Amino acid sequence: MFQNAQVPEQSFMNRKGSEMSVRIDALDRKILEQLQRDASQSLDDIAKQVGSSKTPVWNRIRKMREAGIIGQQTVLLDAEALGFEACFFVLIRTSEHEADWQAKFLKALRDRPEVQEAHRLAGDIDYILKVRVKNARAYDAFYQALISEVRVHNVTALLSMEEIKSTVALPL
Amino acid sequence: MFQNAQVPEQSFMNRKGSEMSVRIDALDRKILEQLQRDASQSLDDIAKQVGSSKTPVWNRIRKMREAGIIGQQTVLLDAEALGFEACFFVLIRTSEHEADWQAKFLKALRDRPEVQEAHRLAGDIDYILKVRVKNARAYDAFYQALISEVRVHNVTALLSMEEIKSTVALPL
DNA sequence: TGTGAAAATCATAGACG
DNA sequence: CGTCTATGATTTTCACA
Repeated sequence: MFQNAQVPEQSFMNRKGSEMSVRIDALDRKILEQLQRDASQSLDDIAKQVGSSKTPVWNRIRKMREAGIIGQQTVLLDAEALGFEACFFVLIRTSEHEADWQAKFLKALRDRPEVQEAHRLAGDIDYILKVRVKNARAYDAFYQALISEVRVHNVTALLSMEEIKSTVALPL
Repeated sequence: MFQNAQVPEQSFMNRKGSEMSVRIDALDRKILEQLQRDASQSLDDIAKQVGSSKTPVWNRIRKMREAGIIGQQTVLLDAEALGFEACFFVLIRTSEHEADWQAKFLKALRDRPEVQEAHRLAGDIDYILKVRVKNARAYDAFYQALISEVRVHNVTALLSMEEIKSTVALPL
């Protein structure tokens, strides 16, 4: 049993940057691990697994949801089974760094559902994208559409042959 | 209403490669979209949203689960709020391509929880990793550990400055 | 804060048209 | 196959220690 074992270890602001801060203790972390592993478990099961009981676990989950620590609850689909057989990592260099170019570029990425990830990078290469499409032709269509919308200096596409590992879990 | 609107569009084998094939129709696709968007919805809500009713939706979900199309149910956590402030994409070139080197390398990646993604690539660069860590020092520790375990020819780390977009949803 | 119970909702199964 | 009904689980709330 874990009666009141809070060792304050970390605090942070929520998304709105408000004063509200939430501390994450060892029990919270165990709960998060369980939720990451299987979000369909019942509260009772989670409580058992983390050595606590229903109500405290429920209150902590609610708090972490409100604080934005716990976000979307989703389901992972088998991409290949659904016909998404190509995955590209796209390295982008640009010479344009004005604000309105960047805004246009970001909007283009956010609007395209085949872009699963987009990061602005430090250094030589400016952006990296992860693009999941049905096949190479669909990638080409994406690529042509992108470069017709925004000017980019240099694009390198890396084609994934095999997904060795894929997880959304953080190593808490 | 969607009475029996099955337009067969796709079939595939399940994970064990058995004969069992499942066809995905427009209704299945809508259900998957809803589950991706919010897996905590009740069956009734999903049924309403896709224009069907409880039992058919439930049967389809069960079938797709059994077929492995629907996998893990999980929760997305706010990485920054939990202190994971650094994200690297790591490009790896190697000169070694023997089977046992590869097995060792794969095991090393699968054993390290900071590796969220690992792909074997076509072309010039052999592998790409996505590594999520608390800070640059933690990345260095990861890097040193990795190169001491397996020999690699060339490693380039790309540091993410900003996560512009991140989704696990497939564009069904 | 944790416990236990009450109330409301939901998932799951099965009979029927 | 879809509709409807039933019944156990589960979530969510709340009074009390």
